[in-house]
Amino acid sequence: MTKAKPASGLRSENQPLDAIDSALLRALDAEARLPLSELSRRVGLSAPSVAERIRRMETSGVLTGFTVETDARALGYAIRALVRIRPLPGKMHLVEQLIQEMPAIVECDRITGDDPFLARLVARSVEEMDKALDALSGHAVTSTAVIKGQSVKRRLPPL
Amino acid sequence: MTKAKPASGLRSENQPLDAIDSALLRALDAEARLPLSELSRRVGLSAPSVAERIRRMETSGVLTGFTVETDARALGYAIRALVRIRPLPGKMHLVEQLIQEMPAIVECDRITGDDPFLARLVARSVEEMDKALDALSGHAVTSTAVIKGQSVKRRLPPL
DNA sequence: CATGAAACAACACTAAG
DNA sequence: CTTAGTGTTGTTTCATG
Repeated sequence: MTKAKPASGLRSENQPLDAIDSALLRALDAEARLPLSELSRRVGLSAPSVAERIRRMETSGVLTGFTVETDARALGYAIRALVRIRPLPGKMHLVEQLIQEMPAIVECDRITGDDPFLARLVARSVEEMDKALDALSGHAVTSTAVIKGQSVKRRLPPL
Repeated sequence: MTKAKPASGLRSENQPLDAIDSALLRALDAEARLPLSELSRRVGLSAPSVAERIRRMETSGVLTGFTVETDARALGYAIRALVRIRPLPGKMHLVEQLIQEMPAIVECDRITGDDPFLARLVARSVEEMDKALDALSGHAVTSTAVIKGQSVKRRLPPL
């Protein structure tokens, strides 16, 4: 036996995450396609155990999916912007529908405050951006801030 | 010896993706751990071809990584918020450093406009959120909007 | 009850066409 | 880009502390 790690035995089932789950989550966050065999080496567990832990995190709703990160610029979208959207009176629902149908909007949160929506938008040019936002004219007031860069890349919250 | 392939054997990095690359990207966006064999079935190509296409998209910078999506709520973070941050005069760089060191901030863009930063923050409670933002007090003015929900889940731009 | 070990099936990779 | 051959990986079943 090379590994004498104690694994102090039991792990409560409903507990958010133990140290091993956290390590798995961080490893998968960095490289979601890591094979179970590699993951099992890193955390000192067998592959079936790792597979079961991942499945459990999916079932419990902690891990909601595996996805890819793409570079909008490399896809031809030179402009990324954050747009605050304030629907005109009575147009809240219509505006939300329009937002959902705008392919240029790649993400949108409903938030508290004067502007109910904050959307992330991509465009190949400023002209295309303006044209996309025209879909909302007459229904909402928008405030656009162009993204100049990223100070913090998307990362996991503390585990 | 084989003859060279047609002149277009190599895709330019500025050129849009072809239909197969787009399909692969969409499939991986939905389920990043899909086996190459399954991907190859879906797009009607052999597995090695699919592997090469994915590698090429990574090399060209279109596909920047494979990662997981987690649910902050399931991790115990009941509060998500968007925080606009305006550093006090002369404190721009200090504030950016502080932001990067705050674990509660899971993403932050540098943007045009009055508030140079827009950060996404998670917290287990409003008290914890306020405490996290205290790290910036004296160095920046912040405006916080709590996230009530998502109108558009993160999705790929048109391909 | 969670983990580990061995069996089998599925998969990824390389080479060659 | 495809097909074939080889090694690796994932998964299932079963036994154990």
